[in-house]
Amino acid sequence: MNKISLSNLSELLSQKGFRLTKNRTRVFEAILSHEEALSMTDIELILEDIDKSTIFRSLQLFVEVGALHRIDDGSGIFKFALSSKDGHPISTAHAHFFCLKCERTYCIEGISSPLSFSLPEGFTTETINLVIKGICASCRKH
Amino acid sequence: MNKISLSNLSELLSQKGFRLTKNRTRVFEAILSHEEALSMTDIELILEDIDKSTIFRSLQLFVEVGALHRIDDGSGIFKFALSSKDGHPISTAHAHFFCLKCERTYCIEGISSPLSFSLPEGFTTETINLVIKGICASCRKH
DNA sequence: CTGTGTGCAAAGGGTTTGCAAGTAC
DNA sequence: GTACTTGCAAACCCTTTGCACACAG
Repeated sequence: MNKISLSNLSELLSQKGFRLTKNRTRVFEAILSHEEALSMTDIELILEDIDKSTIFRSLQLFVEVGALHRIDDGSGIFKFALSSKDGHPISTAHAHFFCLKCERTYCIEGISSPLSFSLPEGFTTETINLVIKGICASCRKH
Repeated sequence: MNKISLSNLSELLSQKGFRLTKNRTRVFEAILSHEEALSMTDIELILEDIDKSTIFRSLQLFVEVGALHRIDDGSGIFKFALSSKDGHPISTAHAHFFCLKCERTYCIEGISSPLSFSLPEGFTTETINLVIKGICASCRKH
């Protein structure tokens, strides 16, 4: 998988006239350094000296320029994770795994069979959100 | 599809010592009479004289006894729809369709191929939440 | 009476915005 | 100077709870 890097981010931002400030770098690095997707609150706890509105606006901006994607895992809390450099084809969902115990959310790469489903007449698909809920490896051990 | 009816609900409630009151009947009928899933706010607007806490507790109760299911469509607002009388096997997701334009959510019945995906070592699946986002037939026309 | 049901008001928790001051170019 | 950034505070929105009163068995 080809994930977005810090220099990719810098490029994406400057293309639209935005700067990669120190705060933004730290927000992005927080996400880079975690295997699981992070919520705004997670990042607030990691970067205690950065205001939540700044974190909020950074994340929003990163999603806008395509560096991150916002995950809705059904916990009621949005989480953020790196985008891949190549878009996902519509027929294969980009899935997420939500651990019911630790409530961490992970991106799942390989959906082995493309989804097929039949929508009612006249309905068209744009994106697919697939969340698998269960217990992660680390929680299973304890 | 075999959907829960009002008399099913009555039975499910009385089995656990709860009553099918007038308020609860009206809440349930609101859901029965709509093709799309309804949010708490939707129901508040339909039943203006019933307090939102009553609606909240009714819905909660209906989910508890298995008459409704709570849908997380990624809009950040939970919606409620009838359960089917027969449970869904874990391998075929119960999918929902979310219209990006009118923001209505519909239950989708037939996922024609069972989902298969490979989780990282040690991860186990309990439930699957599949949301297909796009434009519904009615919005497409306008 | 005893447990269930309801309305009112308010708290909670996460997300978002207004505004004024700060900073880079 | 002009546009982008940031922190603070507060608003927002949906969900949830506490409490006192109403009601049914």
